[in-house]
Amino acid sequence: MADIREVAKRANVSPSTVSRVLGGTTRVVEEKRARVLAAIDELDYRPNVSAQSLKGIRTRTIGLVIPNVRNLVLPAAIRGVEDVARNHGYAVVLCNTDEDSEKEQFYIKTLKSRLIDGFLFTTAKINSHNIKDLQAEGFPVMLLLRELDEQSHAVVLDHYNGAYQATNYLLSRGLKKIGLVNGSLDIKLYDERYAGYRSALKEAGLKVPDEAVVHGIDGGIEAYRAATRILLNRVDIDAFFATSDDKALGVMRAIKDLGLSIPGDISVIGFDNADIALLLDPPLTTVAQPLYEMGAAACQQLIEMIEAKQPVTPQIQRFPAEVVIRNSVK
Amino acid sequence: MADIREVAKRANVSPSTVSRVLGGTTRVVEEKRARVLAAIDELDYRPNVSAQSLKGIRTRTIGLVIPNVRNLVLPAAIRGVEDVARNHGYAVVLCNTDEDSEKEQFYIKTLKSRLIDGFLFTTAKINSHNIKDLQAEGFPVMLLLRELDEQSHAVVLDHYNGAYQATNYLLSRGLKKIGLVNGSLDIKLYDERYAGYRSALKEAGLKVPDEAVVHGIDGGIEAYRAATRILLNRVDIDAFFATSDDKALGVMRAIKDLGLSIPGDISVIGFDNADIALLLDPPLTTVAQPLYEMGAAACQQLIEMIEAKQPVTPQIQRFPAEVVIRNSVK
DNA sequence: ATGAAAGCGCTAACAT
DNA sequence: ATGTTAGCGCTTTCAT
Repeated sequence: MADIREVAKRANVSPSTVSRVLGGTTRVVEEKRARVLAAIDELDYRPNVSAQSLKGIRTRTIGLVIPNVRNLVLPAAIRGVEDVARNHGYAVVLCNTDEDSEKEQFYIKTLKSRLIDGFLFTTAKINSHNIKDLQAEGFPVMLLLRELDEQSHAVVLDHYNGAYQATNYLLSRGLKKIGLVNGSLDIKLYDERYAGYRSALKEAGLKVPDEAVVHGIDGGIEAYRAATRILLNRVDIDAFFATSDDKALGVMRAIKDLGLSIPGDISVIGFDNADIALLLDPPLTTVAQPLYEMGAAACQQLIEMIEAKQPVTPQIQRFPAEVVIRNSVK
Repeated sequence: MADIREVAKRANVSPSTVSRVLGGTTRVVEEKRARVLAAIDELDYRPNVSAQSLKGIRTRTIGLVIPNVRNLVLPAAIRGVEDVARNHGYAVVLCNTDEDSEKEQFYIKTLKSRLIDGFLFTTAKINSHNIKDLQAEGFPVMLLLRELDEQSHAVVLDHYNGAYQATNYLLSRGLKKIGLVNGSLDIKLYDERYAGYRSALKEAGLKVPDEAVVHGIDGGIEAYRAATRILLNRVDIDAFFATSDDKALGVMRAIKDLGLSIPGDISVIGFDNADIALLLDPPLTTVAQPLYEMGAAACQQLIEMIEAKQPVTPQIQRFPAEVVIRNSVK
């Protein structure tokens, strides 16, 4: 590809003038400006990002660190990130870490040597060390779908309220004996969802049916086993609140395998509103996370941080959850 | 981060020696070599990729151009790409184009100015122009899940045989009246799947039930409508072959909505073996594409092309399809 | 085998 | 307002 000197020669100006036209910082006389633009166009010139970055210019590249693309909810969020990145001329490097600290470290290293402008983390487990280091070195860092502390920028859902709404919706349908299939309480968002569930129950004057509450469930298969066990123990239940759609999937399978019907015998409500929720049988009533929008918002803020002259004060954007009513609740 | 001169100073050698140790091309006396390595370690030094690329060195970055991450099958393939990329020290830039030529062009431009080492395309529609241009400029280009022509490297499935196997499996279960819900025949893979279906039928001495064959279907909703129409027309059918899992999803919903059972009344076989296929009700019998492995193979070959001294002769790797038997076929 | 020096393509400080 | 020049961090001749 043509370099800046060829453009300069063609436009009959100096390379610096070409650079100035591109940067838009200094004024260039209109006539020359036009000649430069024409030359750029004719030669299909694009500045070499490596050379620019060597001068301390942004690379317009961000690193998106996630546990695994192969997941029910992340693709929607990724797409949100990607779309706003593209609209700002940024590229995104995708990094799957499987929540593995070593892979995460590998990526941070490679990305740093690639002079990435900023990082976006969507890991569920708290590995604050890497993130804190990055922040200390002055890298813009955003957290998406998770939060760390008040010192870190994040875009998250109001999990408490989401779970509160879900439970209340079940209650409003006359369902009072609500089992809970929840993730690990060590993960903040599951702890919050648990709290929302308890609050709603408490307000309704109901107590938590401990025999039908299980935590630490990861994925559909574990959820299947947990729900089966509860059902086999003849615990009296008329609904399950699964705190993620993949757990809901397992719970639904368990109910059906026992010859019970949804929502006839037992209602199910999920959490996430993954793309597949409406494809299930019956279509799953669930708490929607605006995943695409949250990804977009996180990327937007990251880019603002990157382009800001001085450090932006940390801010946690909390998105509202919303119950999406379909057919899995009576 | 520390630069090469700091490392040199600490190891008491010249920057060139440090560079030589890193490059591994020239011999460096063992003692100095050890000192350099120690200094690199102590300072946590990583060479600046921008500076290297300015010298014509690989950036170890590849561009992965896909229609949309938010898709049933792509995440598995992406993961395959990513894993082998990481194992070779490469990073991957993810680009969603929605099959939109303009977005594709945007990405090609930005990626080129970022001095990417090579491209991986997973677009379904044939936009050969961009790809041909890239090849002409000498960029290594791989095609994944699609193919262009004999001049292009590609990793694809043996679609013909996959459809042939699917149809034969149905036949082996005593199902003779097999409807087909297919994608656009303009897309090569759907044309091939159609051919496999016809061959199996022909060999069995059966003719294609034209009233139960529909092409040009894109996505679950269109499949739902098509299957509903066929069923409502009282076409005598005992199975549907849906040529993608998302189409199978729509077909299943249509069958159930009409009060029919799967596989009791009508059997369904899909294509892809998307991650969700086993979560459906009933779990979907389908033709597996080894998506992860294909992604991995494509990335592997792309990296080989990048690191080869001279151009590699084009090669099309065709992966075998396999019927995964679950419960949606009688 | 190793160091000195040039230069990859660009931007910004400096000079005019 | 624009051109000249130095230098970002690195690799690679070239010289020793």
